[in-house]
Amino acid sequence: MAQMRRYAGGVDGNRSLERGIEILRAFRPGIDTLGNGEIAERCGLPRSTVSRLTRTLVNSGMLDEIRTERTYRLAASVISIGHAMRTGSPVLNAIGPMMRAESAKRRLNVGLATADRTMMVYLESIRYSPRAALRNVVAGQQVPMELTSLGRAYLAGLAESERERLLKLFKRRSAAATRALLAEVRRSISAVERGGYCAVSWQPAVLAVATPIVLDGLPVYALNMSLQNVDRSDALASELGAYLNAFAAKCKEVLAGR
Amino acid sequence: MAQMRRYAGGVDGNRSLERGIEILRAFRPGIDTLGNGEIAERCGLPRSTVSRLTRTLVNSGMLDEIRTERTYRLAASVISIGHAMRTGSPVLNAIGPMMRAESAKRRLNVGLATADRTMMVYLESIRYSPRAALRNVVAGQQVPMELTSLGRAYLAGLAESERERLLKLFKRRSAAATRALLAEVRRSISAVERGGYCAVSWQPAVLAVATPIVLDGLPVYALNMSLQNVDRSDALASELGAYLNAFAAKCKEVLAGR
DNA sequence: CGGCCATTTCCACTAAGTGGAATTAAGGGA
DNA sequence: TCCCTTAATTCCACTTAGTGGAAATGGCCG
Repeated sequence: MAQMRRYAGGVDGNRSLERGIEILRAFRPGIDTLGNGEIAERCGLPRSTVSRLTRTLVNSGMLDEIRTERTYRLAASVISIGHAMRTGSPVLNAIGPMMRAESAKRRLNVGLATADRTMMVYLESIRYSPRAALRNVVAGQQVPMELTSLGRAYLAGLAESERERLLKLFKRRSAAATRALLAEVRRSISAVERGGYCAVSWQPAVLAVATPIVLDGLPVYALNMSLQNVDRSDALASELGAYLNAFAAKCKEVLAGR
Repeated sequence: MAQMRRYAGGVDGNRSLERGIEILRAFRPGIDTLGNGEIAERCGLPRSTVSRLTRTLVNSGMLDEIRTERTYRLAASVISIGHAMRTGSPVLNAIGPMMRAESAKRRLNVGLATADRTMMVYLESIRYSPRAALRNVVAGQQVPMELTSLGRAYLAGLAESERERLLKLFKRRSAAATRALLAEVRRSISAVERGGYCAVSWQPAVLAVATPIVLDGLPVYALNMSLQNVDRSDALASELGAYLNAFAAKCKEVLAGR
């Protein structure tokens, strides 16, 4: 009869699986543990349904149950899947070592990211520090797409239709300053189209430049370079941009022979 | 009628979600891309079912579809969930910095892991290298439980019943050398019970010692230290063991005040 | 350009999953 | 210690969402 198509507005696909994934997604930095009640509320699901789905996720090893608190936490399995993802990423494999070398050579931060819905996710972020012990590599961290050079470069690398879809989402998200923000985003996008990169100071005293990497059959990526403890200056931005353009060209060359 | 309990042998839980997770798990290091056919085979599922579930996973952002190859790859979302896991781990948060300091101080590798089914998963693995540039931190990597100091220390920290359940699984897994291997595992476990740690040279020229960390309400963890390019010697093992015991004691102290 | 494999769509069937209501279990005073 | 409040879990009738074999579609290679 209803051959599994469109449950409550969705089209095709498996509702339970979708819900289960949504539950996993409800855990994020700052939200370390969740109980069934809170999950039900955040995901907009009936409590009995959540109870069953979390049980399944525990049995599948994706969640750890904290019996004493009647609460759940992401289990170690999720990082082993994450590791598999990084291991299997042809882009990261190809240019990861180059990024590390470039970070050391230029003494700046180098990052590679792609999108997870409306956020950018670092596949690798090499934080340069003169104290080698503080050198820091993070993967999986998220930053907002519309506010960062990474995100705007990503948008610039996207096909028109997909880009407009995302821009609409931002409009809905940040009630304030929408007009000005969107204009800024579009300015960054055309900067990429003209000069290959865009520069943004999302965080105070940090200057970042980014450029998209578009490869056939793969998601769009964005590559960035950044410097801490500097004042924004156009001269510095264009110096960084030149470095980035040169490095990105090298990367694309390597990636082309894949 | 059948109120969702026991589908094909399982008890309670959501079949579609379980299957979806199993599909994600089918991707691991060395298996970068999978098509629906191969997934169906590996997971023992009908092809049409797989087709629908992979579609759902793509829509949920867990898989990327490579249209040109009619194949799938883990998407960036999985590392953002993995990052959330690490961020939310109270154990890693508490002792991660201590591990880094200890690695630098003692000039050896320090790792923290827990179990994912029959494998151990590193939450953090700090590879000491005299060349600071080569210092390497990996998370999510898996090593077999029964063959490593990490895994055996984990087993030693487990409750009797759970431990025996796992030992039976190993028996089924490795047809050869089962007898001798299991005896060795049991010897490692009693070593932990007597001296606090066990020593294993899983890989040639690498000596590793490990100890369990058992905390109320949390999974069992294992902490290890290792040295590359050394010959196995009992003297060296007991020196390492002493370092490890001292460090683990410090960690437990910190963890107790949680 | 036509045959061949693999993947997706179709569709009748029904068991798997749903969610409101009842029940049970867990803290929190007194 | 026992009762009371609050939240999680189990129950259960309902029915839709999911299933999987079969048909159709679509890439690909000779």
